Amino acid sequence: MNNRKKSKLSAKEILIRNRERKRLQKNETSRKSYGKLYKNKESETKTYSQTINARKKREQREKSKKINERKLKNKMNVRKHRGKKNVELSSMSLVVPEGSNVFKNRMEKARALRKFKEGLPKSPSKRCAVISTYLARRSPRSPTIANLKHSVSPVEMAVVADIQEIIKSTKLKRSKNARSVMNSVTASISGENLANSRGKIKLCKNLGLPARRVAGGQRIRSRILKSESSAWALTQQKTRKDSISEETKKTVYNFWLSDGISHPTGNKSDIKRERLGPNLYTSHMTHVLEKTQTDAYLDFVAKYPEIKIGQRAFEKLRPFFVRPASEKDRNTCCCRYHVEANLVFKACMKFRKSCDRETDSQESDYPVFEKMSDLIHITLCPKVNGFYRKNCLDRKCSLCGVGNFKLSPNESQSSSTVEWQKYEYITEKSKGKNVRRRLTLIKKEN
DNA sequence: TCTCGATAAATCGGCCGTGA
DNA sequence: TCACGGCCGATTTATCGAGA
Repeated sequence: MNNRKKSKLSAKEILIRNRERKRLQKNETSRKSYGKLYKNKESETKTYSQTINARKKREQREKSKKINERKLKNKMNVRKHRGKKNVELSSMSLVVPEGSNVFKNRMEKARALRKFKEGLPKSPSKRCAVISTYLARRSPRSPTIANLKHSVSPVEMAVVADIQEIIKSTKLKRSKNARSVMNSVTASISGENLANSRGKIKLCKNLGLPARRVAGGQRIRSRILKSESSAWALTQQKTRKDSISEETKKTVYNFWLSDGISHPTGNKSDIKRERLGPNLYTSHMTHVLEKTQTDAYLDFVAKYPEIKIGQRAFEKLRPFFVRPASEKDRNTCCCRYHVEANLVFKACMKFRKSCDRETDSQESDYPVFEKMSDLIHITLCPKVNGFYRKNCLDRKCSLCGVGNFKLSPNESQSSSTVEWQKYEYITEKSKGKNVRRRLTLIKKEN
C-alpha cells in the first residue's frame, strides 16, 4: 500500500520532501554540536598564576592594550576627517579628480604613484607614449576604465535639473505645443550614445519619464535623421515572436474594407483626411461600417480562426477612413426617380412571387430579391477592387446589362398583369378659374 | 458667428511577456 | 538587465452639431 502511495507522488513532490528531511537533519546535528560546545565553555574555569612577576606582566599587558586601542581610535578619527575634507574639496572643483575614491588615503596613492614613476622611462616623451598606449589598449567597455572616466560636473547637473523641470511641467499636457516640446526634449536626449550605453531606464528614472516616451523620442529622432531607405530598413528590424505580422495586418486591413463589413458612403463630399505631418495630409473616400466594431471583430475571428489577434489590435488596424455608421448614414434618398424605381421593383417582385409560389424563391434560378441592390448586382459585371466598372454602370459593357435579368417561364406565360405606380403631373382646378399642376402617384397596369 | 455639450479620436502609462 | 511591444483602461483634446 505504502509503495502505491509513494508512487502517486510526483517527482517534484519527492524532491521537496527529501530537501525538507535533509534540512531537519542538518538542524538537529548543528543543535547537538552547539550544545556540546556550550557545555564545554561553561565548564571551563580560567586559573591564573598569582606570582608577583605574573601579576606585573598582566598589568603591563593591560596597559599596552589600552594604549593601542586609544591610538587606533585616534587614527580612525583622523582618516575619517581627511576623507570628509577630500570629498568637500573635490566637490568644489569642476571635475572630480580621477580615481579619487580608488585609494584608501593620500599616502597609499602617493606611494603607488612613486612606484609607477620609477617604472616609467626617464624621458618625458617616452613616458607620455607609454601611458597613452597603455590606456588606449584597455577596452573602452572595461568597467574600471568607465568608472575612472565617470565624472559629473555641477554644470552637467544643472543641465539635467533644467531638463527635469521642463519635463515635469510639460509631460502631462496634451496640447500641440506641449507635445512638440516633449517630442523635442525626448528626441534630443535619446540618441545612439544613450542606446549604446544601455542606460535608458536609469535616465528615465532620473528625469521622471516612462521609458516608452524616451523610446518614442528615439523613433522621432531616427525618422528625422535617417534617409528614406534607412527608415524603411529600420522598420524591418527584428521584432518579438508573437508580434502581428505584416501579412496579418494586411488581412485585417482588407477585411475592414470587405463586403458586409463596410461600404463607401456614396457621397462625394464624404472625404476623410489624415494628418501625416506638418502641412502634409492624405485623404480617402469615407467608408461606413455596416455593423459594430465588435461584430466585425467576431466575424473576423470566425473567418480566420488561425489568426490570433485581440480586439483592440484589430480595431487599431482599422483604416483611418472607415468609421462607424451614424444616424445620417441611414438617410435614404426620397427623390422621385429613386422612389419610382423602388415602387416598380416591389411590384415586379410581388408579381414573381405570385407566379412562382410553389418553387423555393431563394434556390431557384429566378429568385425573389429583397433589395434593389441585389437585382442591380446581377445586371453588372463583378466588382473590381470593391467597385463596379464605369463601363458597366454606363451600360456600355457588352458582357452585362439589363438582359441578365431573365423572366421565369411562369412569369412570361402568365395572363395576369403587373400593377405598379409612378408619379405624374395632373392638372386640377383650384379656386376660381385657376388651373394648377400637381404631382400625383398614379396606378399603372401592364 | 459664437457657445456649449456630446462624442470621437488620440495618447498615455501600467502591467506583463519576450528577445537580446 | 534592459528594451520593446501587445493589451487595455484612463485621460485629454479635437471635432461636430444644435441652438442662440
